[in-house]
Amino acid sequence: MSKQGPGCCEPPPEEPPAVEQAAELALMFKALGDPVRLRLFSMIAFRPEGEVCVCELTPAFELSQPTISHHLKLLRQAGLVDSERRGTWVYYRARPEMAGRMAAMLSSVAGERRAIAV
Amino acid sequence: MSKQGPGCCEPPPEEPPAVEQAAELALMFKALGDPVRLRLFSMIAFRPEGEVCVCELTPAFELSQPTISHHLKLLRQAGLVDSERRGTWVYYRARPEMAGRMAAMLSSVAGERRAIAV
DNA sequence: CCCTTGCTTCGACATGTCTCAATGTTGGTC
DNA sequence: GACCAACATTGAGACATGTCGAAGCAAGGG
Repeated sequence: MSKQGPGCCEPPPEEPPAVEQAAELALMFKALGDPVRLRLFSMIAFRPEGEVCVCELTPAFELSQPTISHHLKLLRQAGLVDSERRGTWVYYRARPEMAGRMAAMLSSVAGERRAIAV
Repeated sequence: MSKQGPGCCEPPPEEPPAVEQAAELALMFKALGDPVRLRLFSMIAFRPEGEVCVCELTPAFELSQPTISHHLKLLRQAGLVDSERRGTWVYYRARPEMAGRMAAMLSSVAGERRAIAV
């Protein structure tokens, strides 16, 4: 595997570190790689109040409550949102720093190309 | 499922269209949600020449050549890269428009919050 | 025309993911 | 304490994904 014929291009440039960073970033992308989670994240992040009650998120989908809870947990583990319990209800809010890291990588692809190679 | 107790918050605001858009965007995020594909995309997108030969990508991973080909296919299907055959070799290049769409959504979360709710 | 090289496609298997019903846990109310 | 509502966790089943070896297809060279 990964054997290179002699007459090909040249020894691969290969970025040496990067690999760990890619794994971490990929986790965040994967978290947004599901339509339900992307909508959840959107509903949380773009709320003017800055936070949303789970009791408001759950009925917005045709899915069971445990399923929504599961998706919120994945968003939390990816570092994209935070949760806080206040009395009976649990509120979720976005963590802009994380979205910022993804945006930085994508922006440098969309605009000028350079830097921030993952 | 998705039954709401009477004493809760209020009927969900719910964005009515959005759902289809979310599915499409989620496909792109999912494509970058694998460490191998994220590194592949990075190696393609940040190459000054603007394109990379597959023969240069494959030996950069400890994976079989069919596996790399499979991941490249997924990146292609997500609309993130394009491929072109020239003679014996196949070259891949990034499609910045697509990265731009994702970046726009994330940037508005990271910076000011508004607009582009998916 | 055959053979080699670069890459894609196919078939198969192990692992992961999404979803649900059932059960737990936490906090407020009577 | 007993009860109820809001979320989380568990366990299980159906489906998707990552990976490989083997086979197929295209281009170039003898």
